[in-house]
Amino acid sequence: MTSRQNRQRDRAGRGIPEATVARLPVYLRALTGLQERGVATVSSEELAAAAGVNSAKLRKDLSHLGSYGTRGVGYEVEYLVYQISRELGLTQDWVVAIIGVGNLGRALAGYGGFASRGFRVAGLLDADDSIVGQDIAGMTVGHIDRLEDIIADHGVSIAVIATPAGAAQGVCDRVVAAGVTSVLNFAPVVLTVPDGVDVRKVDLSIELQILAFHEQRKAGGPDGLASLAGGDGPPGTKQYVETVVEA
Amino acid sequence: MTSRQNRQRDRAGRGIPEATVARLPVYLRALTGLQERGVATVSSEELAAAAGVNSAKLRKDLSHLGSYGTRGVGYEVEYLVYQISRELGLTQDWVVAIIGVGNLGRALAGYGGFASRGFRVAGLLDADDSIVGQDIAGMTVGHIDRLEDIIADHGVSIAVIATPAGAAQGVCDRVVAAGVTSVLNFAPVVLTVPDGVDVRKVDLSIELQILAFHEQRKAGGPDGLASLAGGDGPPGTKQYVETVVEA
DNA sequence: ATGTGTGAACTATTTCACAGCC
DNA sequence: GGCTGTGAAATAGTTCACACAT
Repeated sequence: MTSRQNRQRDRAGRGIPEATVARLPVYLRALTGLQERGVATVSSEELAAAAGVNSAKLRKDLSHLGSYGTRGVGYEVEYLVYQISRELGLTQDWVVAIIGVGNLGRALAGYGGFASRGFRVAGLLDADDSIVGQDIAGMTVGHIDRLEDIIADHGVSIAVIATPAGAAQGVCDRVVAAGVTSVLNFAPVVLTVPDGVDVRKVDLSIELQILAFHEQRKAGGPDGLASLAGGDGPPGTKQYVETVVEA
Repeated sequence: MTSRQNRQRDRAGRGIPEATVARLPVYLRALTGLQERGVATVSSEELAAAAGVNSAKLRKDLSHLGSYGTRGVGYEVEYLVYQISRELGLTQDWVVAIIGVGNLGRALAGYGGFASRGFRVAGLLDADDSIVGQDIAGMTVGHIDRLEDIIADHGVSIAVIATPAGAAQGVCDRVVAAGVTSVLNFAPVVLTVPDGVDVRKVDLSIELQILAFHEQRKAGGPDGLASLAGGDGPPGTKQYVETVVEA
């Protein structure tokens, strides 16, 4: 029953709605785009269009950070970039470790978006001896045995888990025991963590399934064939699907 | 003003809440896990624990599909797997094309979760001549010029965009023009699509920024240093951050 | 004039709590 | 006795519409 009281405190100022937090990075990206094109000022209408939301939502979101716009004018791009960055905690550096250096881990290691937003990769770790020692994106892959050392030595606060499904919970337990309190999980499993640790999940398979759901209700099947009549067809006639394993 | 009326129709039956749809794949994964371990029946409490939600939410979610449980007993695993699969449209095959075969595209091509859920990869396409012709995960990378042919010939209904940011909107326009109505976007840009096309976004950088936000409000900075006193510090004194590009 | 900031209305989602069926 | 299914209450999120600052 503890720690149900944090998150969402009083009114404007502290306690920014979760939905707003999830959009701030999008606004930030739109703003840096404008910044690069030399734009000094934007209206909520313009910025909202660039970020793919409506202007009322944008204004409401920004109002949670404070009054950083000018009525009748708009928002000063550079100032807003700074305010959002600060709110998101990007004015400080965050140290990241990537565990699991398969195809995905490699892709993550080479991802430019890390460094550009103040995320520093302190280590790439893997359990496979044929991968350990390889040079990836300018770093040498270390052995997973050194996990605790790396976390302690570099002050890692965010662990990115890109291992196979079966290894993820074990790795997660270790990083949490070593003091990490934020985990970004790419393995297709639900991780269990103690209170106070944040986990976010990125799951390709789930996204595809959500798309499939919506695709299904746009008239017809994948190719335009089948189910043209109104009904959904009674259950019990089709073969069961689902036979294969995870990872 | 059109097409504001679709999504969310009447009551139970058709019109499953979006939040529920997003969780069904998680339940499905938990259920297949149980199935592999030979479990025949689960209670909402057990399944909810495996899926990382609370049991009230699980029951409410499942109630949108129909009454597939037995009071006093629980849910029959195999039957529920089938019902959720059907609801998600996984009893039919979906044809996918992956555009952009860099590190990430390669990781996606090799991802086992595709085939195991009825998603068939019909093509890997790239614009880079040094990548075209390579064999990746048992497929030969084709040239992006053939995009329209591949989509038409194989009946692709879902496009996975894993190109650099700058190329994403152009590719998106082409796949949509070729008849694709679902897009999974890994490029860090907001894609603009016509009404009736679904886009879902997977964005590493955004996830990290959300974690950073929450990490920031757990006492102290990344390493426990800094910001120990109560205030947030007045703005205007710090240096602006944010200098680098996207990609 | 113009466009932000925000109460108020509306819609969606979660949680509670318990009637009803096995 | 145990567990589902679901109305009703509570909470979160979105959109409207306009007062007010520039």
